Amino acid sequence: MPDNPRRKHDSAASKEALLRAAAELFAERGFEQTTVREVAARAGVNQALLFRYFGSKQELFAEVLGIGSDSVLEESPADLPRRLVTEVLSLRQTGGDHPFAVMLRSFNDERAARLLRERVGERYIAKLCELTDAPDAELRAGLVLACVLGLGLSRSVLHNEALAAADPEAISAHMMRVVAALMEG
Amino acid sequence: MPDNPRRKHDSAASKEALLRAAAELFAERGFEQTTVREVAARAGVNQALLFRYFGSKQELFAEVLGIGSDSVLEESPADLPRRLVTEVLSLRQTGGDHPFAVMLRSFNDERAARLLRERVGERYIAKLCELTDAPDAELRAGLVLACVLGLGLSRSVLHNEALAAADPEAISAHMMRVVAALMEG
DNA sequence: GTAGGTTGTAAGCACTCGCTTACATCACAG
DNA sequence: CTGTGATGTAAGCGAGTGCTTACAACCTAC
Repeated sequence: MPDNPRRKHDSAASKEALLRAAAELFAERGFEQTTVREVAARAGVNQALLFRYFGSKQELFAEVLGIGSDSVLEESPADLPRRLVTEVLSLRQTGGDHPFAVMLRSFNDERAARLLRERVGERYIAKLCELTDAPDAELRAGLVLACVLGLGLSRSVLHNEALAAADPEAISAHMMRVVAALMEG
Repeated sequence: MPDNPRRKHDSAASKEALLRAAAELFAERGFEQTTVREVAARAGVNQALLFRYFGSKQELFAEVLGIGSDSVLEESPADLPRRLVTEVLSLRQTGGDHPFAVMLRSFNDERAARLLRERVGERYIAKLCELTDAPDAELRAGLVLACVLGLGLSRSVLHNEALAAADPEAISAHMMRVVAALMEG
């Protein structure tokens, strides 16, 4: 029996609706500020189902983080810094469910911070390490990621005026020099 | 009558104890994760006094931010970047009440973010602007602050291993090249 | 059809939060 | 000594949190 459009009992559809709603809300407000009631409401689903399918808010967050954070990683390492900056600079207009937005608004919670570090941070750093032969490649890569993180934070969370108003191309040019200084200096 | 050591009714002492406790806790956990009950308990004071003297948790936070954030600003602009980096790198060992730690852990809350942007961010950027004659000085200064912010965040909040383990001198050297790239590029 | 497992729902539990209130205690002016 | 305002305290309010439970509605295998 194929998927009927108006199936009442469809756990897969409910799970996916919850995941989508959670991704959006975690991106908008961060882990802590998002309530399970909001997620369930936006998904159009009873909140008890959230716990049946994901066990806890924490595990739902981990599930959300597992999705989507792979797209950027498939780039070649050489393009990764520019791609990262571009992605971070695109956060303001898109109100969507960008995984970077989830990151930027969620590391206040210690458990969320651990997930972010282990699930996304370490993978980006490993990829960025390929950009240099320096013995302290991991440190340099960590600093690149830190600077990109700071940029996104200042722009999208702290709402720094100068950064929010500036031409993305100009910011990108400045950041490419930062990356060069870190990787080639 | 001079201050007796065991004065029972001393509003000034109570206020100061609350401010000290609040500074420490905001630095350790950030604005949201800190509860007024914790602040009052650490200050050894009834929590109702917190509201009598400061009106709200929000105003207490503003009061804490108003203190201490001036010390670094009195440096000469040329030394400011290095001093900023050094200060951020010192956060790990000191468990204390560093204003930078308050910043790093508190901007998830929108109201706290506004206070941070207006009370401390803008002042640092104004000072950093003096380091370059470029027409986009404010953007460059904002990016410097963003990178330092990202560094502190990756190290102290996200607990990035490579950054936490690295020699502070090495990190500082890398960051000075970042600052140069931003201000002179 | 009907039993039995899956899916959906309403209600509420136990807890924490910022904040308020009603009242006790103290210091000091008269 | 007494009364008055400043200071300190215990108790709790109302709202919100993550999560659980008891039960109804549904689908499917027999």
